[in-house]
Amino acid sequence: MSIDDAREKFQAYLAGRGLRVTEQRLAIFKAAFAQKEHFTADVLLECARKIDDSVSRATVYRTLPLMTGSHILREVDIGSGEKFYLPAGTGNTQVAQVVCEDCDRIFEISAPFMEWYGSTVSLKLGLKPVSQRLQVSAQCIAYRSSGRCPNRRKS
Amino acid sequence: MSIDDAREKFQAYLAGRGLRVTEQRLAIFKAAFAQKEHFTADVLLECARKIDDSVSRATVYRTLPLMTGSHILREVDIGSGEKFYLPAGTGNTQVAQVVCEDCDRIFEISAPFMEWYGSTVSLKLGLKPVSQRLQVSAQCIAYRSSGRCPNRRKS
DNA sequence: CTGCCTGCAAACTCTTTGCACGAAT
DNA sequence: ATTCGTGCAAAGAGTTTGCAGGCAG
Repeated sequence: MSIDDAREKFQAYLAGRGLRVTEQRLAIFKAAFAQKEHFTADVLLECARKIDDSVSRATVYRTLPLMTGSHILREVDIGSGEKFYLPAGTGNTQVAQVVCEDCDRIFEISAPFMEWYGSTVSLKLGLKPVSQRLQVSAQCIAYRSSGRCPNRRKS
Repeated sequence: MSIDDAREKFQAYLAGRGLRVTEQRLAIFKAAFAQKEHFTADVLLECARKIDDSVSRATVYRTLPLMTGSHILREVDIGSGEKFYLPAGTGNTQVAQVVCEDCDRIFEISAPFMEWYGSTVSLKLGLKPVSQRLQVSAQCIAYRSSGRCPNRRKS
């Protein structure tokens, strides 16, 4: 999905519920699609402000659900306190996240088997699967050899 | 792993770092292993207080890392705000959690087929896999038919 | 007497919400 | 006018931490 497709999808989503395409929402949209990695709400705010410095934290948090709701963004929770977001590629719900234990950096890899895993497992319980996510915790090379990950963000 | 093994493991862990086996820690330990489902810090506190009413919230939060650190408890974050815990079975790092969308109840199923995938995927990135988790969001039968899950905890 | 352990309350982090003003239709 | 959108600041939820006193070795 190109950024233009995403934009169209987003605007259609907003229009469909009588919501407006404001400067702030647009700035947040652009900021989101300018990211090169998974990003947090905080990073998004910072980046959106470079485009339009009137953007507030509240608006970022109010816009994120609109973007995930229109399926142009995917939310990824690796259980580290803050949530991560990522532009949603072409229906790639079949993705595994490999997370470095030390730096919390997220690598995505396609996992075409996941859906089958999910259904198999859910059906055993008589539940209807809705979505599934495979998260692998791992240690990057640098962390394993030096005991410290070069991309470390925390503490 | 039996509860006695767990206790031994826990005490060894504490002893190994000059920490003491106090009444409170023991009460929290017992409370944890008396649970029948995944439990939260809050539930654990409540339950531990029935054993020793001097247990405080702070001590629960300080003891949880000791128990996960000694590998007698596993932490499960389903991205719902609060973390869940579960007595760790025999080294089952290959586990799938099926979470009901409505009531957040967690069902665990061993998923041995996941293992090869995690390794494959991590090696592609040069990372060493440590553990992996498949989380499936699903709807239970009651929720699907009545629109409301009988075990609903939230809102 | 040194150092671990505790409860209490305050602090913290990330996110959500109430409110009043401003803007679009 | 009416409805939507915004920033600000306060509120929330879950978790962590500083502190002073208590207890063990």
